[in-house]
Amino acid sequence: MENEIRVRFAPSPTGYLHIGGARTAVYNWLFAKKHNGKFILRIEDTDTERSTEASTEGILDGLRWLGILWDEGPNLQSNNIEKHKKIALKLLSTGHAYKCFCTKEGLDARRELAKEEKRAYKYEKTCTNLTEDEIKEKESKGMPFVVRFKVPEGEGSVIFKDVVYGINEKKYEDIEDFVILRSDGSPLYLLSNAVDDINDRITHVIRGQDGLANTPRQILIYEALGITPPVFAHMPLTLDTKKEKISKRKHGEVVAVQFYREKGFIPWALVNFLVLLGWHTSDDREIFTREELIDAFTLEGVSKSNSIFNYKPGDPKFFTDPKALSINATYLRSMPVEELNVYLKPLFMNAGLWRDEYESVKKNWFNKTIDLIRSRYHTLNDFVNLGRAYFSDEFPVDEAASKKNILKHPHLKDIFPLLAERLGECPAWEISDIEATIRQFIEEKAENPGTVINGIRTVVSGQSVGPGLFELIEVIGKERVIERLKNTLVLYK
RNA sequence: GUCCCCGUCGUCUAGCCCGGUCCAGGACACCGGCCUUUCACGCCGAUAACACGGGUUCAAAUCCCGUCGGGGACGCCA
Repeated sequence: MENEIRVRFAPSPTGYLHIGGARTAVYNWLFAKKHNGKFILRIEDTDTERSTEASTEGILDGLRWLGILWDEGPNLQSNNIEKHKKIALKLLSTGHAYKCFCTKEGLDARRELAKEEKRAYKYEKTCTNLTEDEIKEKESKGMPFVVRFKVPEGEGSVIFKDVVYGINEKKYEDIEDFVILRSDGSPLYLLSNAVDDINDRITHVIRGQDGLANTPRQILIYEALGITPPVFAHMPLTLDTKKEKISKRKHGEVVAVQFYREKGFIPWALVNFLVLLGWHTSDDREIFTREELIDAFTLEGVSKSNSIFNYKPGDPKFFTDPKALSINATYLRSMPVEELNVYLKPLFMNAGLWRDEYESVKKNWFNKTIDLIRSRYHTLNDFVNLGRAYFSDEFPVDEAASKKNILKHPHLKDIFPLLAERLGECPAWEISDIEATIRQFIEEKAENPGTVINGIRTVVSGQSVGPGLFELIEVIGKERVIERLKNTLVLYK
């Protein structure tokens, strides 16, 4: 147990779970699984202004849907505030921190001035060397103060090795004495985060690259406390096609995990896509089962450069990154049908298409039908939208298909009812008999086979595209096919 | 402005550490073909990249320097 690997995902609940965060969670989770460690979920909710409970729920929901389950938590950071304060006070007593009476207004003004003069601003350390008496005096006057961490002075630097980015060195002189306790006594992120990591006995901090610059300061905290820092591994960021950080404000729903659930993604397909955004094996594999991924995953395979989420707003063909869609489609057409049905059932129920017999007497038919149509689909939703005609008598007829395959050939309305009758006499409802019957009919009527075949497809399925006609007819069923052919006339209006 | 990081096809990336096997490999997308009286799947093929400039070397995507480009961090946010 001493050497147990412990990692955490620590989002702040200020919005839904977005794909960048989800990817970080996935990397942590994979690392834990790979090393038989623990994956801890911590909600960093100390920013009461922006944190919401709905957001916390959304994050938990998103992770559950993805199948990224945590071993401990969710721990709310807000429950640990007293511990954070206690540590700050300890730092104060050991001389690693000091009280600073500088006002926020004064600081802001100086920062602003520095910015105008295009100078780097760094806290002047005005309060570093206040004497006991000076401090007492200010306190007795009721002057508010913050607690600042005292960065070591002199030539030294903080050096650490990031698993992804390698050796990092930051000179003490480039680090400002940062605030760890607000004037109201509440702790700040740099402190809280490090203290929680200590309390949770985190061994590996796997987080976004935006945390890289925080690391030296956090290491200073560890050192001041006499605790060995965890291993750090920073992940490259995911940017949009304009190379900007992805965010809900700019990109809307496409960057929300929830969006993919609504659009009919298989959760694992999304995980598979996400994990490839910044990580790769040396061989050519890109599709992984859960076990394969856990086995293949290493932090060393994470790349240093930021990756771009290839989403183009308004693209008529792809509503998200084409690769994500492609991976989803790959799963859709290659996973065992029974497994696929687990995802399909709730969708069918929602669409009013579900029948309990799909799991009993019509189970074989249902599986066969799903298998027949799935190679054409990209999302789970396609089954209930594009595939509606297979499961219901109420289905839309594609306008273009109707125009091209039906309206252009007015005589079809006369011959299809005859064909319906002929099919009714079909000895066995099997592909070979169906095909023979139809071909003979075409020959008798001296029809163009293409016209008839495409016409039937449109009448029977509402679409101009789909499986081979005879398979289609077999699967849709005798009764329905005859009914639809007889009603061809209704399409001419 | 200061500090740090990154830079291979449109996108995700392999290769870079340990120079030659790389006139740079795979995947997605795009284009063409085969299959198919539809569409998709499948199969085959095509287009497409080492940011730029110097240097080191017999030889550089790989090593060094510089330039440019992109990103991140610089809060009493997390």
